[in-house]
Amino acid sequence: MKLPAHELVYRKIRDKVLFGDLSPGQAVTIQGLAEEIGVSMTPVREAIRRLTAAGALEFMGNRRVTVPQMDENSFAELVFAREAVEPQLARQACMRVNSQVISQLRAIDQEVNQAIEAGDVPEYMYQNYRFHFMLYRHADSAILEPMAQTLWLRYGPLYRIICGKWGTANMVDLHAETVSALEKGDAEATAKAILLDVQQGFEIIRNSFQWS
Amino acid sequence: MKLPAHELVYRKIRDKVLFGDLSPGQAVTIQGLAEEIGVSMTPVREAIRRLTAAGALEFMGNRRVTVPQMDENSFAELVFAREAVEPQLARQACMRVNSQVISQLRAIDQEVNQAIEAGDVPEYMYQNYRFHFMLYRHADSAILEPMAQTLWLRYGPLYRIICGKWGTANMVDLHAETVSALEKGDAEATAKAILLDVQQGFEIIRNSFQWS
DNA sequence: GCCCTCATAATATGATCAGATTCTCGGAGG
DNA sequence: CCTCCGAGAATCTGATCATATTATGAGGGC
Repeated sequence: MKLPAHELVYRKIRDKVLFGDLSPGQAVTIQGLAEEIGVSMTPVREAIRRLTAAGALEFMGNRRVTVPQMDENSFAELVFAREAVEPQLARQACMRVNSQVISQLRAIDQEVNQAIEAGDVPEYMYQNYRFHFMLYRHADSAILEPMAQTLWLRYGPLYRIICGKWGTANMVDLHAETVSALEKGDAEATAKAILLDVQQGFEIIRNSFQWS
Repeated sequence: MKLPAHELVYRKIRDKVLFGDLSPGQAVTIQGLAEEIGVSMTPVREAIRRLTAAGALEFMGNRRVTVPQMDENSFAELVFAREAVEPQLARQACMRVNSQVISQLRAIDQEVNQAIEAGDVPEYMYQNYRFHFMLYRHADSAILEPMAQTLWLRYGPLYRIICGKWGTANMVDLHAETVSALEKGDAEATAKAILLDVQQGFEIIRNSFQWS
């Protein structure tokens, strides 16, 4: 079970983006990352290529690689895409999950709530991610699930800024709705619950972010 | 205007996938491609990483890289995603195109028609691609347009099989509808025209493909 | 005399390669 | 049917070359 170095590097950098360790506009260098992680440049280069292909990173000019800045247009597109993709994933997942998965989801939801109460932003973001993709994984989807992944990669850095500014105080947890829809096996209700979750997350950002 | 080798390699392989030079299930090796193109393995490795991240290629086990096979589920998701993304791109593009772009599109549409009449499948696929992405480029989209790219990468090999089997005989050209909607500046009509185009393409595949 | 500008040098970073090493697959032999 | 090689492919490194960015300093204008 030994994963290749480029895969480990990829996951490490991806998580940095996903959970907001890197903020929009921040530049990274291949050599810098190579030194930091303790590998040669080649595996880092490959990880960077994958991440730029996924939109998690962006080439600026011909030398610098940065976390993409998001403007109002891109933000609107991100909303549009997540609202299209994620409810559909939830719909498909609902038809496939068993009761064991549902209890796992409920357990993760507990973690989310605890993180909110504790005001632990990184933990909240991590557990929230876990909840969504634990669900989406069971959609058994080769197309939509990777799309959702790339959308979250764009969403992460932005969301991190908001959470850092406001804390977890005004985070409302809409996962209970989702879990109860799953228990009933109601695919449409599940899709609707996820749609609301997505919309609510974006409301928070929209209201508390001034687009320079 | 000298592009790096890994970029050239990426484009070369991407076009192979996009226009069906590689068929689903076909395996490629890094060394093989490196030798074929005449570069070292490193740039090829980077190109492969990008393409796998985009879903154009797929790791089978830990050794072989192949063009993904598509089953009925994935196909349905591909339909769903294209129907969501591409009309929206068309909608946004409609609000930004000028008359010069419209004439370019009309010119490309001529090429498409000629390719259909000539029964030239590769040319048809190439010009059809050009038409769509010439339009989408003007949507000025950082999120949706790359998504459409990856969807076409999955669509290409499949479409190529169909075209190879039936020729261009039953290809209906719905681009004229799109162009005329653009001329009127009617964003909704443009979106609808593209939606029909997408649906019609999928009808052909759905009807003429038995899912083993 | 001071500050700005532009050319040039120094440094950092990226791109590519060839080779050493590790790993996987497939077949031969038990 | 399982285990153990061997061929070939992939991975990773360090070196080398190319190029972008930054630092430096001379010259000219205010």
